[in-house]
Amino acid sequence: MKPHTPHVLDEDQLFRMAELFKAFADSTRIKILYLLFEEEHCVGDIATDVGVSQSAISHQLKLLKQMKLVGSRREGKTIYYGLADEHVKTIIGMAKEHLEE
Amino acid sequence: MKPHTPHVLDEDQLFRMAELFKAFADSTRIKILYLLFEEEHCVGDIATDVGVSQSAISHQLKLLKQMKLVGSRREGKTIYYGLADEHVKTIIGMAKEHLEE
DNA sequence: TTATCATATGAGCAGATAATAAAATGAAAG
DNA sequence: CTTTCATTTTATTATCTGCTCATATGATAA
Repeated sequence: MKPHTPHVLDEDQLFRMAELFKAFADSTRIKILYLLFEEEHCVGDIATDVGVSQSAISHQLKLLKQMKLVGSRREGKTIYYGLADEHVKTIIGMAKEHLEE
Repeated sequence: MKPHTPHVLDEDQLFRMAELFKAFADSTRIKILYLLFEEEHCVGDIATDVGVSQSAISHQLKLLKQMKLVGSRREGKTIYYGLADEHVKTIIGMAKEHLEE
């Protein structure tokens, strides 16, 4: 018989989970992630496509990088960002399904 | 050839997606959802298990209900809340996987 | 009815968060 | 080295969020 986990909350894990979701819980960041679905983009282009200042994008990219959701690669002066994890796609996919009901 | 969706962001959909993720982006709410994984709980018990005031829980439940993530059922004086959707489990499951890497 | 229990609501406050502007890196070209 | 371009960082500001407290509602019991 599989032991049934009782009503004990793993505070730490749930906290980190909430932190992870915070990364997705903002229009600007979701737009960034969505853009990176297809391919790498440099900061300037992301700013243009998303429609907010380049500085703001840089702030958000830093956050997304800390969360290990995006990664970067330098090529001369420009820095390209891309998704760091396949889970990003799955998580967003689930949300999409929920909304489409 | 499948037409390739270009860099056009569906502002509205992405906004609603961010809104949905906001529901998961808080320790208290994640704890509530996690509790409801197993079975229905009444407000008072949730407050005790999560460890915050009944009022705070009630506020958060209202939000979760608006997002259609939980549902409620009255039985006498007490009101039982439960998950409204299987997607909740899937979404949280994905987050768990991401964190466990 | 009144009293009591369970939950919900509204106002206000403290802390968190995102955008902005301005200054600071860091890499490459001249 | 100096200039330029792309990005990052710091500081500031305005907005948003979650909690508390007080009060209200709703259902049952006495």
